[in-house]
Amino acid sequence: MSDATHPAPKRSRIQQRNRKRILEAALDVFSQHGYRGSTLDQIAEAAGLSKPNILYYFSGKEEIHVTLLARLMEAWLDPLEQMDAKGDPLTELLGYIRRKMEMSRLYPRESRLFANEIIQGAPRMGANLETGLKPLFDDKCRLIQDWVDAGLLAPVDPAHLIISIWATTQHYADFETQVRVLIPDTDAAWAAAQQHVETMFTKLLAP
Amino acid sequence: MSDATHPAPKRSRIQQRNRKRILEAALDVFSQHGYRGSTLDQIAEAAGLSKPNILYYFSGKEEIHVTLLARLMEAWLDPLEQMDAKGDPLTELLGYIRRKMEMSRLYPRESRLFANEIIQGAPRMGANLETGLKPLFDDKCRLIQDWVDAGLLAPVDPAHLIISIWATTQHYADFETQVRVLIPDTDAAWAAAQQHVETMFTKLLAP
DNA sequence: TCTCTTTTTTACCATTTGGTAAAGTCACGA
DNA sequence: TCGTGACTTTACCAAATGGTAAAAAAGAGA
Repeated sequence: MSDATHPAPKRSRIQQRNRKRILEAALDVFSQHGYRGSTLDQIAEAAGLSKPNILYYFSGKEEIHVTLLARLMEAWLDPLEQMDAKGDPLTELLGYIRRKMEMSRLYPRESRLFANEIIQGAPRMGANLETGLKPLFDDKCRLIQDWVDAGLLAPVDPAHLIISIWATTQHYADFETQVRVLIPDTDAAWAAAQQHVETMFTKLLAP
Repeated sequence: MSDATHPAPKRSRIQQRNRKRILEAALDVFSQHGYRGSTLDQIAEAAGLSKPNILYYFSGKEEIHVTLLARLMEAWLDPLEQMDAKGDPLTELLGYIRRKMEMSRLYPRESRLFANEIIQGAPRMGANLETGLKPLFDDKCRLIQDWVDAGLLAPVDPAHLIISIWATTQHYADFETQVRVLIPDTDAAWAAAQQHVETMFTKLLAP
């Protein structure tokens, strides 16, 4: 567990600014080329800093990547955490779906960074999946199962439901290149996507 | 358009065998590490050949990758092509979904090779998307729209329907690492996945 | 067996790339 | 103004990597 943010929260203004620049540039580069396909030179140029200067702020390429993934994980789990046991089941689930669609539209780079890492076997965040994602996933599966048992949702496999929500929503960010070729990229298209996904899960889940 | 198979179909037995070995090894390596993350040395070792020997059969790393993608494209389009205008709409669509699920289970490496390429902006197959995928996609969208107009399917956006089929089915191959962490990998789990996806689209599409 | 072609190996090479050492330069409080 | 610590640059380096040249070995037909 090497969390780079907690142990040293005392950072000068310059450090804050430059670390931010570097992480922003690295997000651009890593999400587009994957870990191995990205070079420190690319990141340095995108950040407007020299390579050794980058290495003054981060101990190496890997630390930049790990820092990005760690931050991303929090943001990624948040929408699922918001799903409230006390709310109306269908409303809660559709709310979650809407938040995930929003994330795909607003943060496609983050989604692709994550996708790149997972597809390649999560070599730099394997443990994070077990400790960060799995407990929350199991928790929400139980919640959904309770809803189903109470007759508030149509019978559905909670685990595969969550996975299919991830699949459909993240696909628009991860496979953006393909989607763009097939569907003219208008605002209307995004609305149609959102509509389609919501309809799909509404029909699946309505008791 | 550099199709490596058509112009020189005359290959010795040794050439056939070794090219096959190389492509098989390269599929392993590329699908796991992405293009840039894979090295000729890795491929050579996996193929049981020396690096220069690999370069005797292929002109370079890129040609191996492009050859794999070109072959993959055909196999990838096939299940969609099979969707028959004369069949029963729901049957045809569920058949397509089943074939895609089969492909994710049987050919996860191919799925990840494709996913890696698309996520990173399809730098080595951009044109193929326009010329190979788009026409078929448009054709099948028209077919589905006809079915909807004839009242044989519930009203649905054909383009987003196809995309959500891809998303849900391919996710099991592409994000296998994540799925494995969250769901114990049993035969029952695969059956449950198949069941879930079919239920989802049945409910969406039933008129 | 001899010869010509195909295949494989050995020995390299140029470039890229992650990373370091050390000499500056800058900011700011005393 | 001066000194001290924070920040930046210049000049490198060793390893990895895609690729080549050319010699050696292995087949295959006469």
